[in-house]
Amino acid sequence: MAERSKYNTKHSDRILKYLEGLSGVHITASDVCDHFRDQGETIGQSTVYRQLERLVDEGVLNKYNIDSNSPACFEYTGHGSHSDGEVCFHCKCEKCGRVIHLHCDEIKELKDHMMAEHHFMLDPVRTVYYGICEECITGNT
Amino acid sequence: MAERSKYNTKHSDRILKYLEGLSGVHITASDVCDHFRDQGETIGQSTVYRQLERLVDEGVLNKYNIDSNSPACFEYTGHGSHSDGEVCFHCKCEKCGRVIHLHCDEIKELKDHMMAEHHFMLDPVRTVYYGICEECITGNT
DNA sequence: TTGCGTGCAAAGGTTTTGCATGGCA
DNA sequence: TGCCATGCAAAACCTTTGCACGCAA
Repeated sequence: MAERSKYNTKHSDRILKYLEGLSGVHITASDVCDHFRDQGETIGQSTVYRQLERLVDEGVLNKYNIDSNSPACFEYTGHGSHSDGEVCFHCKCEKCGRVIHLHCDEIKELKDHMMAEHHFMLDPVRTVYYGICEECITGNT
Repeated sequence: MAERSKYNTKHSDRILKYLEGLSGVHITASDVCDHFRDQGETIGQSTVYRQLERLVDEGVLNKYNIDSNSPACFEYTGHGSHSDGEVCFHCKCEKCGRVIHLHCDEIKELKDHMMAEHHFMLDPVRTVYYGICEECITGNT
């Protein structure tokens, strides 16, 4: 997790502010572009991609990939996201494609187990959990 | 999980045979193309993609996405892969990019918990677990 | 004979990159 | 002033799609 970057520009501030206000919501790079374009304040897509990447490196943003064919998702977490407290994670339904946000402490046990037995420091927030959602199990849409 | 498809062609057999011999190894669509091209038996990439998709639907193949920018990975599992027995799953190191194969029964408990508490039928095989691998934690490369 | 499988080429979409310009420190 | 950030356009990349032809049943 890198330090804060060298330069603070107008755009980097704008993007960060925008994302802070979207805590718990996941958006894509093009969502960010669209948002600023709608505001009449166009930001180049390369800039958006570069800023998002930077924020991910800084640990402010969580990045995860739902599908290889859908764009990467970003979510603001702030710097305190890697505590052992309650975390929000993402379940992707393989059937309907829905992405579900869950709060669950149970995951901590898996994390501890992975660390103790497999020496792997699981990052539950970054991980996307695949499976079948309730609606698709019961047959309701 | 769909039934065996209607037609068995030479290519579909070849691809399946090839994948059977790679149990436990993960490969990409272009790996498959390359393999057959090296054998002097070129198979169109569309065919490879379509066959792989079919095998995933049939439950013979497991598909998972490491990164949004790297190609999708496939792994032969056979039809018996969805039992509650020991499963093989994948951990991706966020630092060095390594993908680690793990065998772990502990994951079953998370699966049970997700089902009981969150009504989500977790598919541990499809899921890619993000984190930091042992070598990167200790600083060895 | 019917209709699925195949191959080629082209399109689609996301993300990265090269390069000249602009802005922060 | 020096270096980083930006924007545009183009490239790279993986994957899907359209269409005509071939092949399995």
